[in-house]
Amino acid sequence: MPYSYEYPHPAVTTDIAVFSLHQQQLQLLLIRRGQPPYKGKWALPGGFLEIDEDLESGAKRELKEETGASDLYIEQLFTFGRPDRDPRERIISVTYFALAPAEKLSISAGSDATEAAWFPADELPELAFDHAEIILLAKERLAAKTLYSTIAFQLMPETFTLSELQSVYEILRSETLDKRNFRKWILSLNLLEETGEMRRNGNHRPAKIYRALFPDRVDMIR
Amino acid sequence: MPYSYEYPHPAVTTDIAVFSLHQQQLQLLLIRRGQPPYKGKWALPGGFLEIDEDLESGAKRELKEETGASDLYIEQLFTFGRPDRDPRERIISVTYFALAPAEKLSISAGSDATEAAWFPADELPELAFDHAEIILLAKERLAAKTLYSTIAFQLMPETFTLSELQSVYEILRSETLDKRNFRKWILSLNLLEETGEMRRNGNHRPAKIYRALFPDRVDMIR
DNA sequence: GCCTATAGTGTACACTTGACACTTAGTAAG
DNA sequence: CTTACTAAGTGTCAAGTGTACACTATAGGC
Repeated sequence: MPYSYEYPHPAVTTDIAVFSLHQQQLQLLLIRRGQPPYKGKWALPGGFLEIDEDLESGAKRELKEETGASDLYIEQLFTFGRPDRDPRERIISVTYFALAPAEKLSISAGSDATEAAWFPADELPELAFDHAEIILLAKERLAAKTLYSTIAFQLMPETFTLSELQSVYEILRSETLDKRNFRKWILSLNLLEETGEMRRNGNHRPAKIYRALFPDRVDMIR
Repeated sequence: MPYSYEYPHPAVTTDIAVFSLHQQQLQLLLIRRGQPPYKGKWALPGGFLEIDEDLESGAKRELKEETGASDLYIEQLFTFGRPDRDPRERIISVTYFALAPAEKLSISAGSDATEAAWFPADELPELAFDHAEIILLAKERLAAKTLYSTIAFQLMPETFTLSELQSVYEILRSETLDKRNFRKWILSLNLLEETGEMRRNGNHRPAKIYRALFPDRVDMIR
């Protein structure tokens, strides 16, 4: 026990809620815990912050170690710190919210022999710690930001058709949208450009392929 | 040094940005530091989290100890954790954002002989640590929430006139508003009720006094 | 060449937002 | 008591925005 302090210190962890779209459903990435407490239960990827590491770097490192995912859009969500939220010691968890395009779904099991898997966001298994609460907040944040920002672009591959983009909005907002109104609106934002390519995708008229002008940016709109 | 851990632990603090309206200006509450580091500099009220205390409780306790302020609207803002943000040791700061009606402005110097004072939010002195960055974020949050929530009510006393409320919106949004349009809009929200009282306040027609129907609630609007 | 499936396109109506000026009710001064 | 002053209170119209809605275009498969 070489690390000593005059006053008690809590431990600090980061936990990340990663969402993606897969099989026309919003999916959340979870890992199965290999150690107690809550051994065998599913939990958010995350872990202890290193002492000289920035919070966001820690979140990204844990995510990569446990799931292989990297280069995702990530933002801070909330900090959870109920004194009894972990049975081992006092733990403050700085939580993050991340989005992955379907193409980056190639998730590998982590080094500590944990199992990682995607679950439909509305059919989650029993969760460790207060992670159900964290996920609820993350889902609310995603739903809210869908309405007034371009965050949905973070779920898209590099190029896509307008129909594919509309489908993503429909899933996130759980409602069908009018095709003409959606196109009028999304094009009026001037955030897309045509690549000049077409997608031939079955026995019907091919679709123009678009690209986000600023793929790394999330703009506030409306 | 009685508190030992197998791995190094950061310290956790809470810091609070409290805003109020005073002399027709948005004001921020600061304390002058009595101890190094940054001795003599102004800083946000805040301090170390106790080991068995919830984050929000810690923020409220520090605020009360250092400034006497209590019973304010408070929400979590962001968690700051750059490894070098405090020269003493690694410190994670969970920051909060609070609003006080002018009537609760009676601020007393804290127990540890610190000095507390209100500063106009756009004329702040030199600040300790990364507190300038925290305050910038808090001001952005307040400006944004003014547009799509009823957070401005948290700056109002229990009863007020529509002209007083309009004046608060004008200060927060840094623009003048049309009197008829403002009244039409704010009354259409159905969040105010007339008290039946009138305010006689100079040599002119007296104003109806209103009260918020749900003074503790912040609703999303628009 | 005919069938089918998705891509792509314009207009009309309802509603919301924003601009704008005068009357009312009190106080104070002569 | 009359007048002057100040802030409170009130409605309409025009422009812009959002929403509903149906047909044509182009490819593949047979």
